[in-house]
Amino acid sequence: MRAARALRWERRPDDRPQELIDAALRVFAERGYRGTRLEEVAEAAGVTKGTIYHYFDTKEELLLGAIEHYRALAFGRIEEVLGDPALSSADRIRLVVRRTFAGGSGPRRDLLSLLVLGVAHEVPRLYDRWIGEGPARIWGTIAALADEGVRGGEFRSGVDVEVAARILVSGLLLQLIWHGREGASAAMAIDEDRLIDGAVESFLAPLRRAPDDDRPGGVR
Amino acid sequence: MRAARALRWERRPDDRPQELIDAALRVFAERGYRGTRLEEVAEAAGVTKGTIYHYFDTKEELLLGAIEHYRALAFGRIEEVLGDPALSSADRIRLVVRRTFAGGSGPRRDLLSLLVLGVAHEVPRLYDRWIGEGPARIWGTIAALADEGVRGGEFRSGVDVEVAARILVSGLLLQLIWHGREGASAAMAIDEDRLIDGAVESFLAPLRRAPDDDRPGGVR
Amino acid sequence: MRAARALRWERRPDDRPQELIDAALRVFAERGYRGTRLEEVAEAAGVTKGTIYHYFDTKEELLLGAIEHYRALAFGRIEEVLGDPALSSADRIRLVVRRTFAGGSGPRRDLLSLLVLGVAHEVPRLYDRWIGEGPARIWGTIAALADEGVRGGEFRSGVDVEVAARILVSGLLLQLIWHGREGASAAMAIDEDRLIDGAVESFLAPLRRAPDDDRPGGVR
Amino acid sequence: MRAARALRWERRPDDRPQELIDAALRVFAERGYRGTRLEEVAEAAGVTKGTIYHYFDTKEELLLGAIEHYRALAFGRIEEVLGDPALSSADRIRLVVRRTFAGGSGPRRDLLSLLVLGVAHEVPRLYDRWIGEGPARIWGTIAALADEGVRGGEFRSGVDVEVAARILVSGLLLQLIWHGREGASAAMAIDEDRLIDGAVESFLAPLRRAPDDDRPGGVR
DNA sequence: GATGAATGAGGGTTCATTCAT
DNA sequence: GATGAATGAACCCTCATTCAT
Repeated sequence: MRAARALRWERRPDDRPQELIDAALRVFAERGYRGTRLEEVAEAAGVTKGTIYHYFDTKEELLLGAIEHYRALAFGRIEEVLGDPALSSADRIRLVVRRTFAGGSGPRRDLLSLLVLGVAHEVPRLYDRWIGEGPARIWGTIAALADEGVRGGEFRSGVDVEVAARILVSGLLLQLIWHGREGASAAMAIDEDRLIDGAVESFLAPLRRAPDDDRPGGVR
Repeated sequence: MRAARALRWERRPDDRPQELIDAALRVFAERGYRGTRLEEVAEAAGVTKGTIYHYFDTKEELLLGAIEHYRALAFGRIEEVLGDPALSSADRIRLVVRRTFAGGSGPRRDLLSLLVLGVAHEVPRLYDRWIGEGPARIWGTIAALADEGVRGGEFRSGVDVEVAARILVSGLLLQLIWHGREGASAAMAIDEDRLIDGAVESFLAPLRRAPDDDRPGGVR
Repeated sequence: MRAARALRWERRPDDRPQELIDAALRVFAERGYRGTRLEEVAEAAGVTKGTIYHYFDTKEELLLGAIEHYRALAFGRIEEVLGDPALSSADRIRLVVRRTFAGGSGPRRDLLSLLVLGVAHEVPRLYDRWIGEGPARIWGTIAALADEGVRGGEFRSGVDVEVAARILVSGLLLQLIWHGREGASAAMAIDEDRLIDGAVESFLAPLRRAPDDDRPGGVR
Repeated sequence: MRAARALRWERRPDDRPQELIDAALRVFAERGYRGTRLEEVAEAAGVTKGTIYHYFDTKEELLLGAIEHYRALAFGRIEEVLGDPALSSADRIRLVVRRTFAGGSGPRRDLLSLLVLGVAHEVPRLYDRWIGEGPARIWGTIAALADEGVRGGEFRSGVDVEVAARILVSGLLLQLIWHGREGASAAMAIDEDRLIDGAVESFLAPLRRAPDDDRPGGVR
């Protein structure tokens, strides 16, 4: 009978939590947290309502699990960039921004971000933590890279890189969230690559030394 | 008891809608749209549940009324800046940004913005419209001012002002939303004025001509 | 002061109750008792909600007033028929039925009847009283006329006139209620005059003596 | 407490819909549709409010389900009568009427009819359909049987059987609805069997040929 | 007398959560 | 483990009724 059972399930129960997280993220992203019934998540995962409660205590835990799981994918994988000695600071910054914001595979980053923003009131700890571990780490990294560049003479000083990095990251995040809105007027549309590249270059521009500026370390 | 009764029938019909909007905004901002019971709004306004329905057909209409009412306050009052001939483009941009983001009176802009972001799924028309009439108009204005500066020789060209303006406005908006979070780590805190001024200056920096840049296409 | 009053109001307040009753009956008949808001009645009467409470204590009282007022119109005006010595019993019965059911002016009888049937559970005293003072009096009258005819030799005996009269009146009432239904299939439609006349003749037929039956008082 | 719990989870899923329909019909019949709270139905069925929504989308659907279910019982089971060749047309008509109106088991027909009449305004499609599939089919059947009898020489012609059948069915229906009213005066009371039998005989009387009428197919 | 703002009980409906099977 | 029937708290909305103006 155990053999029969094993045969009966193609989908191994070991994968259930992950499948549930995937389904939850998909449905939450599309309809919002409050707007999603657990039954819809279950259906999307091919199970029934009760099954979710084998793996997650509450709807909120399911959300936490889902967001936590994807935060790493969305905002991780940056460290390797930092160690490569062949790259200039500017290139590293470009890479960090691209890796973070240029659409890759996986669940849509914009919808996830909007999802998290939407639960600020209902699940504040998720909200706070996500900001701290996500966007804040990115802008912290970028600010650090810029500082490095300044100290190494690649960049001029005199720019508030902390602020500039925050604006860069927050601005891109929100722009990408708003990017795909169907309801938005056509006039609001803008090419995504132009947005990302333009934003980085605007960030780098004031840091760049003037062509004849060879005195290290600062403004004249 | 007569006093209690007298209170019960204290009517300020002329102000009621506005009072309800104020109360609604306050409670919505604090607890989120879905997390707010109409009864709480009523209580905050000093009336009972049913009274709300004299002035608003549904909870959603109340939200719409509230947001619409304050959108003007939050994003309006810019036009007057634009016409003043004594101001340079840079100054005008600084003024627009300050007027929009520097905290004034009225309900807290950050909470309102977060409120709107939070109802993206449940009241999309509000969400879309708010973006279009609010932030998008601001960044459109800023981009136009920058263009003017370029054409007038005050700014150098070569910067994607459209993108830069979007990042500036979105970035500031989101930073200010995140600014006051109690849960946020102290490390995330940053002075609000530094944020606003730093952001504008970062926006203006690459537009500024180098001091010795007398090559054609600009002021001396 | 009474003169002043009379001058000030074109519509004399003395007529208000009647106007309200008219409006109430109209709206109640159309939308049902529970389905009608007092505000709709007020609007139909050209006044506002509060005014109704000057004349009627509750919604139910308004209904009672309205129904009572029209019951007389709908089921009264029969007595005069009874006294005319020139008429045969059959003719009197025909007249009673026609006066009761053949559409005249005034509010639609079918809708009123349906209205009363619909409030059987909510206002049972109205329901019971209406039956007793309305339909029951009609069938009682008809049964009495038939009895008279039997006693006078115009009709043969052997028919349960009490039952037949009840069926005649109830049947016509319900048929007329169902008559005008829009939703009803076309097949269900039937001419109203045919209905009324046919019903009376069916009632009279078994009472009629056979042409050669000159023995007084009954069947052979 | 374990017993209480056990009861709470006593599941008879297969019977639930039927139990709910039974309970609904009982309570609706007693208190009317609008006058019944879903909670009362739930209580009558031994479940809680929410359970109803597993089986019925809305209160209206519950009513529809309940009425539809019993319409067959109340107005069906006629066809078998029609095929019996041993019966005269008169006997068939008697049988149809008795089967339809003579009280059997099951929920009280009179209350159900009154219930349907009461929702004419709120659930018109139920009302229309019930008439068409219920009473109208009965009077159609009776009229057809009478026609058959005329064609077969059992009955004389010259009677508007369509009208007579309508009056018979509608009259009996309404009389039975009114029959059991507690509020009704004692004078209004009448024996139910006398009512039914008397009504059928009154219907048949004018159809019967006179004893000396041996000319087939018509009035003299 | 007339108004209509305000009340507040009431009820339909939703849905996260539980747990017997 | 999986199911889904059952629970019950929660909440939006309606509307008869009240009464200060």
